[in-house]
Amino acid sequence: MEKKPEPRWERRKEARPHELIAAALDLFVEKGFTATRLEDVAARAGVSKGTLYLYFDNKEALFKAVVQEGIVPVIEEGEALLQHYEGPAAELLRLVVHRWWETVGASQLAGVIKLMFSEAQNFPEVAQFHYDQVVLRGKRIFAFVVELGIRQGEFRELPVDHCVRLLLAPLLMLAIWRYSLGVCESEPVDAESYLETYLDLAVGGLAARSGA
Amino acid sequence: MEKKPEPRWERRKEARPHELIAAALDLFVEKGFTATRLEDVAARAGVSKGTLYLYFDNKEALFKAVVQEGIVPVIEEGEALLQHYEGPAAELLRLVVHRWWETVGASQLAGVIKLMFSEAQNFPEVAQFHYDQVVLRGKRIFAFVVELGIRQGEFRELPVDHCVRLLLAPLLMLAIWRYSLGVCESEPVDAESYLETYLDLAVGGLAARSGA
Amino acid sequence: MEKKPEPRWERRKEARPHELIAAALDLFVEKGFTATRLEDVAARAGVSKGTLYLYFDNKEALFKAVVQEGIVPVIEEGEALLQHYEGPAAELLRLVVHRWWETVGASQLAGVIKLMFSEAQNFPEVAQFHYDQVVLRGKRIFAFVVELGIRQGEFRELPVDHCVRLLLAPLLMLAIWRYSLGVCESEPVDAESYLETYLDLAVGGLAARSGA
Amino acid sequence: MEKKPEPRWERRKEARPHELIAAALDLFVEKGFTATRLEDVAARAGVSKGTLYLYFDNKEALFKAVVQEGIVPVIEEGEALLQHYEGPAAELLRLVVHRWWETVGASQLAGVIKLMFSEAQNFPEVAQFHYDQVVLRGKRIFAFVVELGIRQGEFRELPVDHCVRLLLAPLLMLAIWRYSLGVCESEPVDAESYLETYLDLAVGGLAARSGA
DNA sequence: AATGAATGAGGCTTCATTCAT
DNA sequence: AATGAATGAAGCCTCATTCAT
Repeated sequence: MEKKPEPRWERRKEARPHELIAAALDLFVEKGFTATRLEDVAARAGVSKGTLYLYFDNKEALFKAVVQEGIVPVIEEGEALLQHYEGPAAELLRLVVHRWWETVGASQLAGVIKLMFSEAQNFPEVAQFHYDQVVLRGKRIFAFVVELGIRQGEFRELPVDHCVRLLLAPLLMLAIWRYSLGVCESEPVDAESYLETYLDLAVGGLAARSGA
Repeated sequence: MEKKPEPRWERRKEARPHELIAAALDLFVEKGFTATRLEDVAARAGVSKGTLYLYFDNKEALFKAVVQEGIVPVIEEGEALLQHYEGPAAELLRLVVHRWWETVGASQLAGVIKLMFSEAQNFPEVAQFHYDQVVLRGKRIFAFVVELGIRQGEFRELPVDHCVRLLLAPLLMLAIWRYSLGVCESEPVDAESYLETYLDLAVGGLAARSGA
Repeated sequence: MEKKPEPRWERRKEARPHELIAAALDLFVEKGFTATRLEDVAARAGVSKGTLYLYFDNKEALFKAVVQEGIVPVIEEGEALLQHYEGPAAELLRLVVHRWWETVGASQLAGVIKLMFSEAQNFPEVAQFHYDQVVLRGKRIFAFVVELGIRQGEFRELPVDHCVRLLLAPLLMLAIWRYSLGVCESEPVDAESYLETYLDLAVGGLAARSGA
Repeated sequence: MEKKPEPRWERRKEARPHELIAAALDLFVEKGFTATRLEDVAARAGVSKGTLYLYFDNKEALFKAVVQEGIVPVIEEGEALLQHYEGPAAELLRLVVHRWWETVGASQLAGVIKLMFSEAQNFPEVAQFHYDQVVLRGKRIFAFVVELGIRQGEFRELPVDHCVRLLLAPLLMLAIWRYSLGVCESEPVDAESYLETYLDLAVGGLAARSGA
């Protein structure tokens, strides 16, 4: 019969930062940066207020860490898809979109995107970082697809930059929606079928008319 | 020895609330609700902090007023377009989109939309109000167009709700973008040509294939 | 029968800063800068915490104000004494010392001096300011007296800077003592007789020996 | 396969407290008690924060230890000087002053004195202890000298307590100065010549006038 | 004996709100 | 109607202290 006095805390030096970042992301996305209390972040990560400061200098540093953490390898995967691809651009688009959904849209990165949309003007440098690392590279991937389609005669010759934005918009919306006005809807959008219709419309819209 | 009556303010009185709302909208959109100081709102409206409380009970009431103000007649105009319309759905879509741009996208309502995206989770009731008054009605307008097109055989039979979301996404993005990650880009998107490409793609995507 | 509802506060825009500075001086002198809580300063000045920030940017600004306030005209009076003086240096010394006691030693400036002795290393720029405005000018006054005495043959030719420091030391000690180790003594030093003995010793020490 | 016993720390153990006290003294003198962080004390002593608590119950205990450590044998030496002394009081004064400089003024005890001047009001009991052990005994030594001089007809009959304070003031100032406003001066006071002038003035001031 | 991760009370500072003028 | 001085709750952050390792 021994007492296990239930230690008040345990050491988690490596795990802590990630746990804190995850907690912070949740709350930043939900409430915004300013409206999020560090005490709540700490509580959600299961630590006390002070512990947070062992790993991050201040609230802004935590914010930056959240944004940086949310990027790491994702985009590279997308870029890898393009290497060596051969086949119709429409098919590549399908591949890219599904990959996007799996790695970004359905992941925590969606939260980071929502967060950046809300806070870009409050943190211009962080926004620029996110823009360069995520938005720009994402745009390049879609530009590659559009240009491939045009080159191969599948797609019409349309202004590429606009097409890219038009292709991205429904995806970004899907990602952001559930953290914002999506809360007003009783059930979430079904991503699966939404993306099917998206691809259908997009390919139809881009396609070179056979009869024309 | 008489004091000049100093007609310094004469007018005002019922202009005040609107000026305060306009100032608040600017700052709420830029910084978010929590990060906006009422003192700054008052200063931007050219009054003192205390004056604000003559017109609004508190910060949240001001927020609600901002959201409500941004709605009033806009949607009705859109709905009016649909009445008595006869002609191709594609043409109606073009009408609606240009009207949307003029009354919403290019107006201060765009800011309200950005604001609601950011703050929806912090103000569920306000979000619901905005959703009902703006989003739902906006969706209905676009649903009307899509259904008209289907009915008239111009458009394919696609899931209407998804089509509506897909049609709205590029418009909402256009509205939101300049208040968020658009700050990272040296020059703003050219709405005119963006919308042209949008209509081109959308109609192309929706269109019933002649050959099919 | 009317109720006078005992107003929660009244406006004191001009008086406030001085009251706050006086309160801060008391506490800074007693406890030191860091150990003094702004809430206590505010309470002693009869206001709330927030009011302090209407007049001072932060704790350090309050500290600087305390030091600056404690200087204003005092030294100038001392310097004025020297103008047009004619007579024995010993007599001038007596004048200066009594003046010093009245304007500095017995006033709140004594507290500022104690404060600077404690905090000089924490606030080098403020210390430098105090040094330039108070210490240096004080030293110059005493140097004037010593040099006058030497010039007139009353005093021996001793190193002036050392004499000045030696003359100042008992005065500064008197000023500081009551805010520091003086608290360990049941009754305060009697400044009057202390200064008499001081002058007696000082003049005796400086005097050119008649017989020598 | 054996682990090398790694004799990294071997000694220490009873050296630790002294190192910690020395580190604490430095920082307490420089920044004051409240503004000194125990983590910095530990770092300066080359140990970790936790180690400090193996030797001292808390911050205040460390403070007390600093004050006590700074006293031990010093005063006794001074008192020993007086035993069996025969000769002129002026000469004894010179002896005492030089001894004081060597054992107190030039040593770390000077820092303790500065510290007590700053913190006396925050730690009345510690101040009382210091007062009893250092100030009072120091005063007694100087009182002995003055009284000896009077008894032997070398010195005038002046109020002894005042004389003692006046004799101590330049010495205490010398000790304190370099930790406070001395930082504003480009070069430190030359103690050697300062004390020569001090003795010169003091003896001259105390001396019974031959001609009188 | 030593470490340093973890804690949480407490201080500085901000700002929504009130109210005397 | 308008002002802005005053308030005080609340959030960020520090640091003395504890304790698992």
